[in-house]
Amino acid sequence: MENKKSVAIHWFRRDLRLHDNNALYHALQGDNPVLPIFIFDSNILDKLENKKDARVQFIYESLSNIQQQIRKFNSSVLIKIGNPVECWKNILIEYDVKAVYTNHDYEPYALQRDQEIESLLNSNNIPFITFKDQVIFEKSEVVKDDGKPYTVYTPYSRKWRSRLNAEGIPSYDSQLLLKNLVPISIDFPTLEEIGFQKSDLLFPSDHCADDIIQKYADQRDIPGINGTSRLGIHLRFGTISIREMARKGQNLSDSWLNELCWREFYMMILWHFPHVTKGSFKPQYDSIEWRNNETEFQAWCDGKTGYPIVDAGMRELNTTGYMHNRVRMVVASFLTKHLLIDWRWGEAYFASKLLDFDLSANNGGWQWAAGSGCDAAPYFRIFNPYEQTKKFDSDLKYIRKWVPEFQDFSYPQPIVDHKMARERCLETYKRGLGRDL
DNA sequence: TGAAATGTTGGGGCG
DNA sequence: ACGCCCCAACATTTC
Repeated sequence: MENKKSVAIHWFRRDLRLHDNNALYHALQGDNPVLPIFIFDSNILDKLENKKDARVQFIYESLSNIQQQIRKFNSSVLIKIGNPVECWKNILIEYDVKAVYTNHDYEPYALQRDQEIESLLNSNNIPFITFKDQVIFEKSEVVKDDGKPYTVYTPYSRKWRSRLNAEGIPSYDSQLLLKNLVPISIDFPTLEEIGFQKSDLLFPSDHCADDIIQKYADQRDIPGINGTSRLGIHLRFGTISIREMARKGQNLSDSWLNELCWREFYMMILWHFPHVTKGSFKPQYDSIEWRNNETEFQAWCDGKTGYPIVDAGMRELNTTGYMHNRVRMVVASFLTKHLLIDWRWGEAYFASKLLDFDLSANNGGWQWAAGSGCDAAPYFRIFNPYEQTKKFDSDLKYIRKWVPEFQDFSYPQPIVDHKMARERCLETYKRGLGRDL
């Protein structure tokens, strides 16, 4: 027993960086040398059909990058593969674990997992010490004066901003303390040993030029312009710090800061109203009779609806794992309202394809488009794909890029007539919601 | 973080 | 000069 190394553990999850990392900072300040670990969770990975899933590759490369950096301190990341509880039991056999530090993870599955791990550790008299790191304000920090959660964005954002201005943004200089990592040499697995292979997709940079953020308000809605930060995937996996991003927003662009606020709004909603993962936030929207035509769904997935702006978006998604935000709204409105296909189908398709996929934001966005969400678009707000094109892609730059054949004879006729689909949608929603016709 | 239908206004053509 | 009509252009309402 005495040959076991005594360590504190930092458990990496959605915080795959060494700088400005709250839990890591506190772990490194403790009395024990710190062993960083990561678990490739078979409960999650076994559900991925695509063994070239780029998100697994992204996690792998981020960890690999961390491993390279901490080799300079003669340390290593311990990588485990399997069921988290089983992995932790093994870790407790291999090491004399004095404490476990980790950053809060808020999704329903993560909560349940962390409860199990916490009770396992506590039954071994090991403290499980957790920190806020992936958000500026957590689910219960920005609530109404009566303590209840907001369900409307605007008042939420007002309070979020006022707290931000009042309290400022802390930083945690974990990078400076890396000498307190445990000296240890552990083999780092290959991606293949984890059961995956490299994808063909490219990852966006973890750096966004200030220039883009400064022009964000004017250019963010134009998909033909490179006007968004594309930092979603980095916020998803914590390869950048939300605190550094919020500071950037304060300095450079209010409208960009607003998007960070939306992110936390939907995370807050998912926490307080977890039923949104199963059904509508507003229950009456569960009564809408979706058409759910599988052929039309497939045409939507494949970018073959005959609506150039819709097809361009879906092809961008299928090709790159990314879709411009304005176009996400257009394709979501089209699927739910023009085709009357259950928003959960679209949500699941986005979940399978988006590199920056985040459960709360994706669910919130889809429910917004379907009209079923909190603070949703009214049910009668139906995007006209042609009007959206006129407003946001008037020079057709985006459409030409992704649907080069759209002015040829080979480009298909619209899958549905806009006017008919609009009227059909209004009738179907009214019927489902029990309104007078 | 809409769009379409409907209503209103005012200029210009024309008898 | 005047009334009438047409119809943009804009505003308001409705979905």
